[in-house]
Amino acid sequence: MSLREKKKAKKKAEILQSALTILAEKGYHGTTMEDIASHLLMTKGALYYYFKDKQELVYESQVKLLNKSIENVQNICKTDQLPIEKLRKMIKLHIDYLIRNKSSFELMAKPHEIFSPDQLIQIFRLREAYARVYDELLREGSKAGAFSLPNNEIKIVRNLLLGAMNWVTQWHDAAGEKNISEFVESVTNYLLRLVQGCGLNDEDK
Amino acid sequence: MSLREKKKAKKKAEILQSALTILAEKGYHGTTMEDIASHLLMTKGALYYYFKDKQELVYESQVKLLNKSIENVQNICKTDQLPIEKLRKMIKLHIDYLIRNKSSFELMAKPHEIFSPDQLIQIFRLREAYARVYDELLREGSKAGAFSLPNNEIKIVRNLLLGAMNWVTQWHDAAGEKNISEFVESVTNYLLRLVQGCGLNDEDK
Amino acid sequence: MSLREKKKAKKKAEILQSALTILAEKGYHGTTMEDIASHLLMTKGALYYYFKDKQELVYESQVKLLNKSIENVQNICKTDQLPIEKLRKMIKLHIDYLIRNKSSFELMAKPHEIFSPDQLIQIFRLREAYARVYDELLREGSKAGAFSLPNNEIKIVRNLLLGAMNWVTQWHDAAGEKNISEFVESVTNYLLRLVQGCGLNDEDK
Amino acid sequence: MSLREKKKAKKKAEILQSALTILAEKGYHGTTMEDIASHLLMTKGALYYYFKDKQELVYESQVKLLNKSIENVQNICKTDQLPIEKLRKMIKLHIDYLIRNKSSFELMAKPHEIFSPDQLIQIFRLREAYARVYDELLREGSKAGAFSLPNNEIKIVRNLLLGAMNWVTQWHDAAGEKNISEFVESVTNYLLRLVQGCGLNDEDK
DNA sequence: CATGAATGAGCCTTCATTCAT
DNA sequence: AATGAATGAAGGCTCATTCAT
Repeated sequence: MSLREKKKAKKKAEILQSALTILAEKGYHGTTMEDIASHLLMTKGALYYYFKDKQELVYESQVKLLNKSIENVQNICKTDQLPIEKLRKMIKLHIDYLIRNKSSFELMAKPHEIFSPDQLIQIFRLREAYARVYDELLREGSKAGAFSLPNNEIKIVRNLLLGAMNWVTQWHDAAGEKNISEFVESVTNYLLRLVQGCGLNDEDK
Repeated sequence: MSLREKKKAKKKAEILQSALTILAEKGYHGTTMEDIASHLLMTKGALYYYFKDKQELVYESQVKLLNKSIENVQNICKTDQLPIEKLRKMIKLHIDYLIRNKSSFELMAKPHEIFSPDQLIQIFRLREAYARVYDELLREGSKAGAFSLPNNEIKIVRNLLLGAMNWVTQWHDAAGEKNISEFVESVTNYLLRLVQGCGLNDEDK
Repeated sequence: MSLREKKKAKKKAEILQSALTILAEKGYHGTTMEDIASHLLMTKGALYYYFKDKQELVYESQVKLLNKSIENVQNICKTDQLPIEKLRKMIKLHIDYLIRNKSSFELMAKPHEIFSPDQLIQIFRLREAYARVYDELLREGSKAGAFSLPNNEIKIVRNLLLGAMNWVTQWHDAAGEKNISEFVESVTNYLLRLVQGCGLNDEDK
Repeated sequence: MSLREKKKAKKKAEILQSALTILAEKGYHGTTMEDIASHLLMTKGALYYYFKDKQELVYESQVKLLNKSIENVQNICKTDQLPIEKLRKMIKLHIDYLIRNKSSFELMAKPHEIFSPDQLIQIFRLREAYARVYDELLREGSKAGAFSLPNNEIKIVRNLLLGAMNWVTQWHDAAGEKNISEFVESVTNYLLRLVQGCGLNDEDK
């Protein structure tokens, strides 16, 4: 890649990062191109040099976030640790990443009105890929006896986990935590309870 | 209340209900007055007979949702049951209510840009009230040994619970569940794990 | 049609008429919604109450012009006169109509960039219908010996006629003619020469 | 002229040629600098090395077209032929030139909004010059008995001729003619009728 | 009470133009 | 001489809001 192209790619990345933050705060319709531009000390028009339109900019910002997230969890999964430790790390990283980047994972309510069919397919593919990493870990962990989850309920637990994690960005700053890592640590510990059976659930049904 | 006023109140309630559904789907900025009106077979202008402006309409719809939710959980708390049973019922009701009404609890990303300061205060007051019911139950339950939560972490658990519950509306329909109550039952069981210690967490740190 | 609807239809017609004039002067891209609106002492936004978008407004204005023109020529053709007299009247009317309405018949260079495929089909259908009236008259007249045109060249003559007539709006006002009817009369007489053989063409080729 | 200047002039000519084609197709407002540049595999910015602004580029392209056209007709007029033959050749050349270069003679609807006053004067002067060649030929030919046109109607006939000729580019390709020269030949023959009296017009008025 | 009609602010997007390199 | 990058002024369009009827 030439120097020019590298520079351009870097600028695009900057824009996407900034967009991610603002989108997390205001949502798709609440975010204007002006918002994104002025945050970067550019003019609205300049954005159109890098992205075809708002839709594409937002789409790429989501793809970036998802890709980074997938990479994050896959890296952890590849390591040699107990399932419970892997999960702990994955949860920590997920929350930590969202908080530090002030981003918001799949916060766009019903993306059908925003993205084109092609984009939608791609987005869902990535969301799926991300979720699958969790699912596999949960399945393996269950088989190994580390977690106590019947196979047919793994998706439920995974979704509860994701929901709770994604929501964290909504209330974290309000809590005015002194220390992010302590906070994340504590949150993680509780979330791990979701996968750990305690003999208590067995009597249900 | 005169007949006329009753009629008006009833119509307002209808509008708010409809608005809740649409807002849950499209968010504040994505929802137009036209959307709300046409859904009720009215014209845009007519809405302004019942509500001063969009802000007020949305505000009242949120207040309604919150009030109803508070009422719901308080009714449960007043009953004479084990803490764990109360919590189970509260969770079930929360999820069930959101799914059945296709509503969305505090889904508006960062309400600061939407509501007026006064409204904001009121909304937060109500959210607080709702949360407090959970907090108190968790505190009592902990004291009674039903839950295993240190006092300073009750808010964290409560927020995780709310996050996971609020998120359910985002993935429920995709799952294509046959049976709502079964689904909710299953979800609830897992969420209860959040408050139940298993001896496992003690060794952390 | 209710009074309301009649009023609305009338307003639409007014807008279309105005649009026709401005479009004839500035072309599609040179005409702004603001231009059209201010000419009618409205605001831009109001136009969108009557027409979905600029494309539709312009499309409908063209359809109106074409329909009116077709009606005009068909009425003349139905009468009982010599072909040459019919043609004379058709030419006169065409020019007169364009001049008086300051409209412009198919002035949009290459409409493919402007209209949607469906609209394009419709526009072409109407242009065709208009041209066919001329073609039929020319054919009949030729058969009857009034004109001297081989069948395979009727379309050429028709197109030359239309071209010369459509162009009239471009130079008429510059001439500062005192009297429109005299002017049209004179123009018509010359155009009729196009269909009249003089024995001179026979020796060609 | 230095080598450098020659090179520049050549490039300018290329640009103007390309611009003429695109302008003929899309009109002034419909043509972007980008359109012109990309057609020549340049970047937008480069055009500004050769032309001050879009206005100037378009102005010069028109001047070029007009000058070339004037030259064309003057060359023909200088020859020693019968007026009717001269006219035939002029018409042929006009049409042929427009078709082959995909250019469009004064197709810009009302140039007043496009050019500066100075440019406008110049453009009109050239149009005038072009028209005058026709006018003089028609006048001479009438005097010589070759055409049958009263002096005060020469301009009308000339304008009708120009209109019909300029319009040809609009319908030529649609006809899908096999052979341009045959087509032009045929068109020319009919146009010549415009100047040829047949005894028929005399009785008018 | 409700509607049709209109307004005006704001947003997305395009494009002529500029300028440092 | 040419390019990449940026600017800013429109222009198309939406939508909350108003108001006469």
